[in-house]
Amino acid sequence: MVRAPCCEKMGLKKGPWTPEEDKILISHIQKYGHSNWRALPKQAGLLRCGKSCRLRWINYLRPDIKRGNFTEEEEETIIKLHEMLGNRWSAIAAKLPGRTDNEIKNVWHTHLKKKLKQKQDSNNQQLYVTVPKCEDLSISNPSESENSNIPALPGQYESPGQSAMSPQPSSSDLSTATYTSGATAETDDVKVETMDSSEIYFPVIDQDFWSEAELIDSSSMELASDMVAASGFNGNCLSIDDDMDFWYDLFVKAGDIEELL
DNA sequence: AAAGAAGTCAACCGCTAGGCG
DNA sequence: GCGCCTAGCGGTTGACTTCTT
Repeated sequence: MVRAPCCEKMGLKKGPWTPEEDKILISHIQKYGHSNWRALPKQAGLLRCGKSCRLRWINYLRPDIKRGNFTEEEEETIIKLHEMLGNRWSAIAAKLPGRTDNEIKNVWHTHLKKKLKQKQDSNNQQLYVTVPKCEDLSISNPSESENSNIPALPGQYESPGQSAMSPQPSSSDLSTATYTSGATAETDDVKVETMDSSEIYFPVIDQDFWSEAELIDSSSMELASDMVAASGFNGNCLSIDDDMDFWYDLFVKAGDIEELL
């Protein structure tokens, strides 16, 4: 059984408050205070239940209430306090003068939860780079291709702890990575997928990129070719472990990694 | 310009703790 | 100890606004 709401059974008004009702409530509380919320609406001549009056006063009409957007500092405080206290909104509100539990609760659910999630995602994210699928590429197997001096990119690598906004991988991160092949290099930009499904697109990596990058010496090219040939780039996941350092080196030599990322 | 989706926020609901007889 | 009443709290709703398609 659901208990009938107090306002309904008394035939009292519900819904948004009018400016007139606000005026009446404010002036009554200023004159007589609010020692008894249940009795207050009757005394003030309001067709509202005490609970509704209390909420309206506490959340909106109180003179010490601070209206307007939350500052960065306030948001940070809420996040920290929420970490410590959980959903104890009134306890959190007590630490933020002029802010109500209701307001903090709303801000939490509308802004801060998202903000925090993004922050966590960027901390915990695993990075995925999608790269050329061998069968779609003329460079798919460099050893057989006229573009054999163009190494394919590492397919997909995971890099725990790297931020989507600053995904420059460290050598140690890369050393434990795996990769797979993905989109078509000649038609698609290289895509980095973050855990929250947001995506960053790298420029198309084509022959020009590699030649302009002045990165290719014969030995690293040989290694790249070997790796690509060994992988077959058939779309399957491929673990190359320490060889990821090689790819990283290539990017670094290209000198464009900052811009790319 | 219109319709639908998503975001925002005031207000409500129901539960609980504490005071009192 | 028990039951009633009230204030306070956290979760949820829904009206309104803003954004996107």
